[in-house]
Amino acid sequence: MAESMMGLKRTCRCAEVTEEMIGSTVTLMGWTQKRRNLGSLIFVDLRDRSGLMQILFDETSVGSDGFAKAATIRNEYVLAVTGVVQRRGGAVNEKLKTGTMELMATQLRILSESETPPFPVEENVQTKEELRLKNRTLDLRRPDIQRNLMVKSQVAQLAREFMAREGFLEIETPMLGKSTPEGARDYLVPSRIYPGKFFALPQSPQLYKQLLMVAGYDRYFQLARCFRDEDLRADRQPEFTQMDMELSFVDIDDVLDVNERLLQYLWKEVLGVEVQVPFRRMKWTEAMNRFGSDKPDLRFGMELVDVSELVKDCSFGVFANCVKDGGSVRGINVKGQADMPRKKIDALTDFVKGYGLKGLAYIQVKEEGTKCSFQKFMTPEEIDALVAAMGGEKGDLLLFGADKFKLVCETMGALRCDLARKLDLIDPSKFEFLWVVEFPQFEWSEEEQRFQAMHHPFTMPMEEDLEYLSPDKDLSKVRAKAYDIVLNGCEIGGGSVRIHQSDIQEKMFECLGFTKEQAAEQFSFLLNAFRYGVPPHAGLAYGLDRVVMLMLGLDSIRDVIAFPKVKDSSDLMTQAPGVVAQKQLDELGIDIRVKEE
RNA sequence: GGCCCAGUGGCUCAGUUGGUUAGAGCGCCGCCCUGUCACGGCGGAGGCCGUCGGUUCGAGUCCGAUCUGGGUCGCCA
Repeated sequence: MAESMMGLKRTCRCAEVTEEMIGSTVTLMGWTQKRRNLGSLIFVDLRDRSGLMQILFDETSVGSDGFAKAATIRNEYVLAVTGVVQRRGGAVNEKLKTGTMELMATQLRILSESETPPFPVEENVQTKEELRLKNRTLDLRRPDIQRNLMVKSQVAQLAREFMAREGFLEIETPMLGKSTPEGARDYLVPSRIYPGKFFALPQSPQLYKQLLMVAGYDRYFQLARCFRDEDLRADRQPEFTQMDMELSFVDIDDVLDVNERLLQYLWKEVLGVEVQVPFRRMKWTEAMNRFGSDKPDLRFGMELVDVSELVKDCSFGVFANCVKDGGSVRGINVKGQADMPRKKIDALTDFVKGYGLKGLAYIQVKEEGTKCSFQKFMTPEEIDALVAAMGGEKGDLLLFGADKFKLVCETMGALRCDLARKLDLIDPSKFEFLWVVEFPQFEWSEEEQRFQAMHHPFTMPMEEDLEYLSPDKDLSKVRAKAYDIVLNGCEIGGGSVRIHQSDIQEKMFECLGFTKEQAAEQFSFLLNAFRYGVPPHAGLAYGLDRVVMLMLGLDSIRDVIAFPKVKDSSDLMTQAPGVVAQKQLDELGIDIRVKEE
């Protein structure tokens, strides 16, 4: 039966008991991790978020009633135990912070009983995630998840402190805003007052923070909840948190500088790791060319090699025609893997096909000679030249893709990362920070058949490219004053210098195919504000969840979010989203049309 | 929307070319045990093999569909 804690007060957490407290009386409260009943002695490991403390129940100390009660304790029972801290009579447990001590109980209260949990509450459980998420409160008791959320809290705390010291103001922006069709799909919130009209939850506080700059708040910072109604990934949730900032009267270097110091500070305080600043910077084109990614993982080599020039006139049609059609042929050198079995190479071929590449050509530089998947189409001299261009030595496996520039780069870049993981080429203790800069301003959308803003429509183009900012010029030549912060092949944040001159902003809308009316309709609040004096400004936003995930070396963003959504954006624990009462729909003027099969 | 992986006692898994009564470890329940900490000893309970359909004399195993979860491509200004 559950007992009251009346009259008892917890004196400290379980693992906060120290050797200085030996001999003194303390009261601990927590969950039963484990009981070991030896007949006349009962041991209980009591757990709270600080860790474990062994409790000893002995009839002479806790009394016969107390001892009988202790015998009924099961896993996850919530206990209040008063007793005397003492040195352990038996062996020391090296694995516990409190392993030299135990609490000799004088009083026990069972504050709450527990059913047998559906899975063990312990670190590194192998339990299926589905079960964990359905019983998330139990899952959240596990020490590793507790550590993750405590680190996240610490990061938030340190970031606030750092930003305040740097003169940033923390200002909230609305959750209920206006839907903008560009970018990710919005989560919509129906308006009761205006049936048929909708608010949108923010994808980011982008426009509001720019307005704050116009309003003179100089340096803004916010831990902002953001929402995007798009499909999930291991590192992507529909609901996430940004560490968001914006600064006035600055250019790129000012933003990068304060952020390098922020990250350096976080890594030092949280992990004790010294991060060297300034970080490397790499232009977008270089990143794409060398690594096939706008977020290259610099913890290993295996860079892409452009062999287009070399093969443009060769007799292998796949390569030659690809180059003739304006495409690119790129290879990677997988050191020491010449003997990779055919089956594995076929699996790599399937991998690249998933990205839309038609196939994967290979050369195995073996001891006994070179074996090549396109041997009969090329002369031995041509093959030798290709091996030389790839820096191929005996024992190497050379893999080639041929297609349009973007596709072949991205695919070979993905293959590079996949191979590095499989071949264990990555040092997990490394933190490789990188700024990727000089992104293209525009990106061609096949779906829409028009140029779209790669970052967003308020990103300032590089001054030297302004001459191309016109619908009748080559928009692909315009580079943006945009930057991403990349860590270990993962984009943890991004930002840009914003347009603060209305003539450039107008040009920008024009290039994106907006009419003056469309631009005014969607962004009038911004454009109006811009009529009354705009400071040059720039900013950046991190995905806080991703930052913490990478700090802790985790593979899943769900492990740093207390109540995450699953793949189809639903919540296994609450069963959200759910149906609502007809009355609620009526108030909102909403009819549901059920999709026919 | 496409592709790939997984689903067998509470948990994690094994289950051979399709062949009697589906196994193990942990957990759970009962009894015993004064120094355990992966406590130990003895005994016990617990399974619609995700679901539906098909092939077959016979299906956990083969085929099809479907559900659930994971990864990924598209998507994510």
